[in-house]
Amino acid sequence: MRTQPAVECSIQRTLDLIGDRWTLLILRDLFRGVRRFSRIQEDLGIAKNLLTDRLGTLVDAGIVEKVPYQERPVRHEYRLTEKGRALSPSLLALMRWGDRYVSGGLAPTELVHDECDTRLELQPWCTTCNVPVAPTDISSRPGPGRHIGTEDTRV
Amino acid sequence: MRTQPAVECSIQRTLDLIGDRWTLLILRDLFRGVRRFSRIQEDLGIAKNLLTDRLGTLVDAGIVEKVPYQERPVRHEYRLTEKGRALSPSLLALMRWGDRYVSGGLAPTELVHDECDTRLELQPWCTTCNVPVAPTDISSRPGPGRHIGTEDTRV
DNA sequence: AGGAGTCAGTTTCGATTTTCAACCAACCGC
DNA sequence: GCGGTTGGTTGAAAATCGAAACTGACTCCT
Repeated sequence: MRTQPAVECSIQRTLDLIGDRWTLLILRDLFRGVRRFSRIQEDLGIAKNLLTDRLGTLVDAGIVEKVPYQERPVRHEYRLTEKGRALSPSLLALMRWGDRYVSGGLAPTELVHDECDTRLELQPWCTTCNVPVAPTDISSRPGPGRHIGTEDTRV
Repeated sequence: MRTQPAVECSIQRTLDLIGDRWTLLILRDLFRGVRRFSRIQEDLGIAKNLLTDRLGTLVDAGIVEKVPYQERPVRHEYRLTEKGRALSPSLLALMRWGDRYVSGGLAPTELVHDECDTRLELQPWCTTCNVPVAPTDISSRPGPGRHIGTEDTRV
């Protein structure tokens, strides 16, 4: 995995952890309830050694835990921890984008607002102004940490 | 890139397009206002041939467009299209997760609302009612597409 | 006009990763 | 004992990546 000296950005840190070609798909399967090694392997078509490796990384990172679901023979399944479940907005956001821009508007599964029964979007939301914020009204700036660059950061 | 017969899932389709080790970081740079080939290259430390390749893929996919910012010599920069800008919730979600679970609650870089200069959160948003929706007011249902699996999909 | 510099790449080639297939071990049911 | 399932490991071939050298169009400087 890439190593960068003192990475300043949470996106980069996140992607260093789960941003390879398979990991987010593995997590998607876990969200969908596909939790066993062999089921994930056949569902994704991933090579077994890679699946072993990726699951190990996820377990080490505390995103997934390996829990026995039977004794004799001991068999394990992989379950999302709270940390892993917290990735659901990320996966949802990727799904919604794919629904709209790659799958041609078709949504295999959708989340709906109870009251009006229409589909939900994920929106950046300003808790101060209490309004949704368009990408063009977003800037990035250094947080409590150090500053990175000084150029125009508007989209 | 991986090819699967008739992929049913928008997450997979999305990741097939932008789910490699560099593309989301390139997009992050574009969101941050780093738009020139050489600036992206030095910022990420990506090999130039790979950057050429990834930017080409993004342009082909209509996520990014190559626009000249000067003549003589012709120089281009890469700008997000509307399709590309629509990925902001995904990147924001990944960033917020990283802030909390990888960066130890600290946000090295934060996205702020231009108008009021405060940090943004991601909220499920109902476009019909025009309100943010709490998790308790959300249901899921199969969309217009086909169903994928029938097992327990609870986390 | 000559020389140095910048930007955006392309080419080359060795190193790393991924894939594919075979093998393995523990256990089960028959 | 025999075949089957689960959850892996091992090793070789193929694909991908990374670092550095090179290119070409054009600047600016003198």
